[in-house]
Amino acid sequence: MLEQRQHNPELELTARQVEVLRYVVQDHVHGGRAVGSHTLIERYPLSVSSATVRNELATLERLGYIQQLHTSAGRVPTDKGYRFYVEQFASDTALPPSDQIMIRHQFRQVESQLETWLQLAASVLSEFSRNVSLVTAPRTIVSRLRHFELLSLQERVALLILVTHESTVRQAMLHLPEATTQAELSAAADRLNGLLAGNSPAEARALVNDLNGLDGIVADHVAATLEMTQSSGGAELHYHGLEHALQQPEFTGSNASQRLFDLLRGGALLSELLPQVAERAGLQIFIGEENTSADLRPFGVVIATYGVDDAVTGLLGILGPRRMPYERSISSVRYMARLMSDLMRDLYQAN
Amino acid sequence: MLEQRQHNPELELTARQVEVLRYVVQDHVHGGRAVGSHTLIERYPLSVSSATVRNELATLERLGYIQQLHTSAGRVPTDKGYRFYVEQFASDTALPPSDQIMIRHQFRQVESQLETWLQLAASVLSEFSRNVSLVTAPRTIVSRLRHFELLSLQERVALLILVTHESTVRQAMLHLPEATTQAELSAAADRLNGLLAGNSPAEARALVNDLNGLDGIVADHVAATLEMTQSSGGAELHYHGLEHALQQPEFTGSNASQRLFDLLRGGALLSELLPQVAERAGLQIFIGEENTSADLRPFGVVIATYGVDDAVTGLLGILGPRRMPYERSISSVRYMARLMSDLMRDLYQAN
DNA sequence: GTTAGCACTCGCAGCGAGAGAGTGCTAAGA
DNA sequence: TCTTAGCACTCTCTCGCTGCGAGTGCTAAC
Repeated sequence: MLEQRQHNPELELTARQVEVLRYVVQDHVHGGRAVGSHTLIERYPLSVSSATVRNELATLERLGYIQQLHTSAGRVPTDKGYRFYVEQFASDTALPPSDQIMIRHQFRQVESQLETWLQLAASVLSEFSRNVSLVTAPRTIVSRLRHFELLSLQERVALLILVTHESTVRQAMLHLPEATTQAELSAAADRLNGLLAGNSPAEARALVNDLNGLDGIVADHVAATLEMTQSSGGAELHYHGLEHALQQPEFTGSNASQRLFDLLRGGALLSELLPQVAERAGLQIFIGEENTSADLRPFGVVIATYGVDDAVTGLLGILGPRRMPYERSISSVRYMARLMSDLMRDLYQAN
Repeated sequence: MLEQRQHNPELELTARQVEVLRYVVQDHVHGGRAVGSHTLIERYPLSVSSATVRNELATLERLGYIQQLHTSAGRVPTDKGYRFYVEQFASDTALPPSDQIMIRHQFRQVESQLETWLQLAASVLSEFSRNVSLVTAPRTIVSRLRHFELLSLQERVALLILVTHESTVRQAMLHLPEATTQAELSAAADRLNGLLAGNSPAEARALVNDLNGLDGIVADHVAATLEMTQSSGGAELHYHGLEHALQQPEFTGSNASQRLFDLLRGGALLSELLPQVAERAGLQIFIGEENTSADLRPFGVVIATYGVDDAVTGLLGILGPRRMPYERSISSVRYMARLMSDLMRDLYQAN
């Protein structure tokens, strides 16, 4: 992307060409249709004639920023055109303070719980961008046991509640070979909490594999539940706002919407894009052909990492057609990533 | 529905008419197109000519079981036709044993956790019916506290973990006005567990409103969290398999798919259908105009309650176009409701 | 009661014409 | 040299038309 450009494109464009390109992108993003010289001088403060604009359009097309889909149709931005727009006009804008306040207010209204936050973040992002939002739960390097608790449900069934150092709470049902009282369960929990606290699943397994009886069974389940917490933590992709995307004219063909579905349900996103994005921090933008995965080529993606240092990282972003309100998308993704990082810091600080 | 019928429709139909109607429904559900006399004698074991079938079709249309959308197009079942089909051929069929085994196996593979079960149930139902599945979490009459636990996260932040009698686990963050040690937290938890265990949110509030200091803060949060558990328990509607529904020709027009979205996101379903269904136990079927809510008229719904007696009830079902594989839908909904009831019984038995 | 034959109806795909939007080019004006 | 008006040209999109095919109801014969 950035690296591949040979020279600063501003140098090859006059101020007026930049202006025209800007309007072409804005109008096309807004209206969804190819935009012509006449439309441009009508809707935007260009103090030249349509013929002059036509000349500029021809130049911009020669330079690869815009494109005619058919002879005698208007122009549409190319990936290069979008990229230029993003870097010139969209990369530094911040979300309006009023929106920031509204979002913070919404987060204050809900319970302080990871799952709720993730859902709210997804909802806000899709609402702001009018596209599909993507959010993954923060992945921690390794889950360590903080504390667990056993509650007797029936004579031979107990509930295991387990809390990790990252304050993730997890529950599991425990079937016991013989009748066991709450007192016995509590005693076992007391013994094992001292032994296991602070350990990873692997370490826990190593510590307890010579235990037997009740302690053995409990320890086994604790380790298993801890493992489960770790494996499912960051692998899941939440998405939200599919209805917005399907309203876009790009997705009216049932074929395109099917491909979007496949993408969201464990296609190229999870296996290719997300690992690639997670590698380096900060906000990243992939427009059309810039995507390494072929399945993602028809789309535009604005995505960012969030979390605390390197220990806890998740992803959140927006997926839509190439024709996407990048300005708004970028500012909302950036703001939300900062907000979620703050929340994670509070949540995980007690490590 | 059932009550509105004046006399047994079997009496007004000959055996051959019933047979023809059956094939019309099956063919239309399978292929999605209007079905004519020629198609019927070609594809199904009818040992009469197309002219005879035409006569029967005309009779069936006169009686209101089928309908021609345009002159000289084939016939399509009416709501009455579907209703007849459902009651004659679809209401008693059981899911094939192989499918039952497969489903049970899937449930054995996952963790014993309410949320996981709900998700799996939704996934299975949508897979079997190739339509949207609907699942609500079981609603309990009232949440009672079983036990809670306090863990110190930071000097002035604690994690509250709360378990209800129904084994629902809930967590909340607790901000404290002054630095508090784990020992102090544990002591408070010990004191209050004895006092509050077995109580509903309202009772808990009554018991603790004269407490102050640490105990007051903790008790307050316990009651609030308990309330939250109760209110959000059954209100949420999970759905799954939207992609299947959108593949149906009925939903290719973007308008129809938009209405489906609106329905699923807090439209008529939650406010009208679900309360109505929840009133009486067992499996219920609503076909097209049988739906009391106008927004639901274009759809067919197969839905059942599950749970333990009256104390714990949830809903699960299938939503799709009127043209729906009722046989398969009904058998899978019925089976899944039984399975989920069994699971709930295990989970809540310890009341 | 069943069936073959037939005239009739109507949706739908395919086709061509016309409108409209937009272009590039040319030549004149600033 | 840059800008602009004019103009011929291109190509898509939307109609309306038409012929085909699927399907029907009716009638008369079996």
